[in-house]
Amino acid sequence: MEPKISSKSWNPHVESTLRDTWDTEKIYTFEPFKKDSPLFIIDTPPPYPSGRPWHIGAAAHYAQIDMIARSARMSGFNVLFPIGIDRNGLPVEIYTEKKNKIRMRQIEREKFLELCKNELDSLESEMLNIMKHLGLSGNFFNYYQTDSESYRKFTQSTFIELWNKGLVYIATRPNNYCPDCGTTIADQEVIYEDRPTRLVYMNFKIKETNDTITIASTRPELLFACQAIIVNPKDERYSHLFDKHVITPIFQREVPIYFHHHAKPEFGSGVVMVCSYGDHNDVAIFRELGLKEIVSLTSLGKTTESAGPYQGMTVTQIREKIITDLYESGLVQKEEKILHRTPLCERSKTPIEIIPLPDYYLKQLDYIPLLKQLSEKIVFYPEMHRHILTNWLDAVSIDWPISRRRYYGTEIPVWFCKKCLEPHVPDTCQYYRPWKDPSPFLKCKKCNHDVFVGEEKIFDTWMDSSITPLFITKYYSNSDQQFHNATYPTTMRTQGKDIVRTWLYYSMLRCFQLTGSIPWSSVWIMGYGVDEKGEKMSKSKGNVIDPFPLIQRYGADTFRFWSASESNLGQDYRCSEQRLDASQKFLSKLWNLGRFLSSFDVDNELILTDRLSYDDFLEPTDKWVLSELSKVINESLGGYKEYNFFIPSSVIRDFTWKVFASHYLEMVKGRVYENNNSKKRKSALFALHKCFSTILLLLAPICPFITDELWRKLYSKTSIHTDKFPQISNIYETYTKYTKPLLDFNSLVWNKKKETISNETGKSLSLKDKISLKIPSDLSDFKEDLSYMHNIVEIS
RNA sequence: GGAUGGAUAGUCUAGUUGGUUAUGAUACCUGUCUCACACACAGGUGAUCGAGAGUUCAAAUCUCUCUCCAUCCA
Repeated sequence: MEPKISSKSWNPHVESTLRDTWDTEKIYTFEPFKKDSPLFIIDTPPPYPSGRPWHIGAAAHYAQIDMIARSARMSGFNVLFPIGIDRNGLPVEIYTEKKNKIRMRQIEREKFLELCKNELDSLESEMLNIMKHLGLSGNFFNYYQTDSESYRKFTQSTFIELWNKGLVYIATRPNNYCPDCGTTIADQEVIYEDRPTRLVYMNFKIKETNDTITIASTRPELLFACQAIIVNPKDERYSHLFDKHVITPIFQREVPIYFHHHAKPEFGSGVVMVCSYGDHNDVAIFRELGLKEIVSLTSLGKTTESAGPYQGMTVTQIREKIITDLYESGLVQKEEKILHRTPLCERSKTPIEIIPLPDYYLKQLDYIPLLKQLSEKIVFYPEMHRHILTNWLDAVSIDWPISRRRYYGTEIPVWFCKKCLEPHVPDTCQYYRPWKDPSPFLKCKKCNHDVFVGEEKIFDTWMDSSITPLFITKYYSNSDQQFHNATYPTTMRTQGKDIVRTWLYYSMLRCFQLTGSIPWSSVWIMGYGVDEKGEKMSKSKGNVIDPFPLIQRYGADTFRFWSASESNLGQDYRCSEQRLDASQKFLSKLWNLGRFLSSFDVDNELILTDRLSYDDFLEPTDKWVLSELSKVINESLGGYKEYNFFIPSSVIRDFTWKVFASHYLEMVKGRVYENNNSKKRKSALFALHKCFSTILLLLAPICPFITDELWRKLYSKTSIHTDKFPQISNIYETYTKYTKPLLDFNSLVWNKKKETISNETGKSLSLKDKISLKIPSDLSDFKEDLSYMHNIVEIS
């Protein structure tokens, strides 16, 4: 009885051969209109190739999304698993600028776009390579890119549709502006960090009394944009200032003093200078008091003519200069170093400014109550993460600024009449590049003028990625309306918890505005991979783990099993190589079980036959292991139902290793090594193969490679991935009561042999040595198997 | 300052409605080539379950207070 499988360990190099086989067999093809096969549409996240290395957490994330796809297939669904790559927006521009040591605005637009595209192409191919190596069963043959002509046309069409519905407007209002990126950004793109800064105490003259007051500010450079001074009405030190004015130092402008609760008496001197705009509070106070704004910076991040002699400087330059000048004029009383919570651009980490610039806004405030209501119908896996969305819905405070003063993105399809500035929006039939294309309009609809200027701005990249549910379901395809109707709304959105406020929220908003419905019935949210110390991985910290070398060394299945068994659904998990070793050992165990079983002919008919015909034929030990197998089936399927792969992976590992291999297998070796065709032998072989084939099926979504390899070697000519999960079962349920006594008894015997020193060798008894003891009466059904297993000579 | 999650052996982790001898992995120690596997097998050391108080016959689990960590938000 030689094993048919000769290799003693699972060789991950087999994985690439299997990938090719799957490709040629086309086993993951999506068939939208197959009979008796309900659809399962996954709105997968198109990853962003923003630099090297790709995040290990991202690889684990996609591995788990693949488990969703595979378990849905094995549950009888017809699964659409799209593969897309997100390629628009700031990150690649910054990556390109750094890598090529250039500045976007200092080279030709066309040239810059080309450089970005080249970087994206190379980063993308690395990423796709990793995704393929992971064994993702998605549609790689026809993957999409958000910067392709077809996708950008798609984004522009949705914009045009919304514009025509009156949901987009152009407005000049104070907004977050990153001087480094040279563009407006949304609140979502702003991060906060405590940074050391100088708090400068400046002396101002009071116009009416000629007295001096001291004002502390972290932004002395905005002195020229100061339009009010505020003090707290309860602050008795300053009650005499009511209705007075100050004269600003250097600029000698008269500015009124107001009482306002926002001034905190305990901060600085208790007197606050209000400028356009130091922060969001300034914006609120300007609005409240009806102050006239002084535009401090241009769209290129330089001071405007309002700065007088300080015009044309960057924020850092004017800051230095003004502080120096104040000192020289003896106007500084003192200076403190404080930690200030500074708003930064999340991409460039530059402190943001708040300046008014003309931008496009998409209405969102009106939709919040409705979205809140509709979001209650979405099923969240896990439910725990629903609150991230709800909290955000409560926090949205302004409409969404959707335009960016950058180059690499979808162009905003708008032309302005050169004479009267009337905006013109074209039809939805093609991809437009207004910054270089000739105007599709001949005459201005308002003033009849015939010269147009194309819009130079592009969209926020979330404008593109927020419509993936519509893109994958072919929303605009007139020829395939049937496809869209069948696939939209989709079944499930899968994503990380860090982009709930952005991707999840924006997708809900955009798809609802276009279709009137929420784009998915369920949302699956995974936690993120943190490093060994439990800290979030980021490029700036330098603790990002590259998944590719690990996948190459351990193989995709080890990586996938690690990912599945590392943490419960939705929780963050730590990434350590030691844990990958543990997964590898399990796969090795599984492989060797397969090797053992390959020594015995499989009677496929026997395994597939209804168990009832073998009922009286099965030995008690075999009924017992089948009872335990039933538990494994039920618990695993329960885990898959919640898309929580931690459950099946741990349940299967524990059963396979601790029950099936260590105990059951040893108990039936006596029978299976018998050289005959007895009923007892057949019974054991039946149960062995039943257990093992079931283990393979249950594990197939998590470890698609090793299970398919073993499946084809032992059970079938066709892939395991075309099979279905086993049914829920509860056969021989009463036998589970024997599990503990059996395991305990075996341990007892092993211990006894270890304690007994042999007279001949002077060492502990070997496991195959004879031992005399009594088998407990409650295990009498298993007497024969136990006696053989331990070589027991029973004493009465 | 607010929200959420977490704190269980050296390290990581399970624990459903309060009752288990508190999972399992890894590391460590001791044996063993036992006909699938030394990437194995068997045995073992190791946790007053973050701190304190309360409810209860009974708390890792429920309540309160506090400490620390992580993420998000202001």
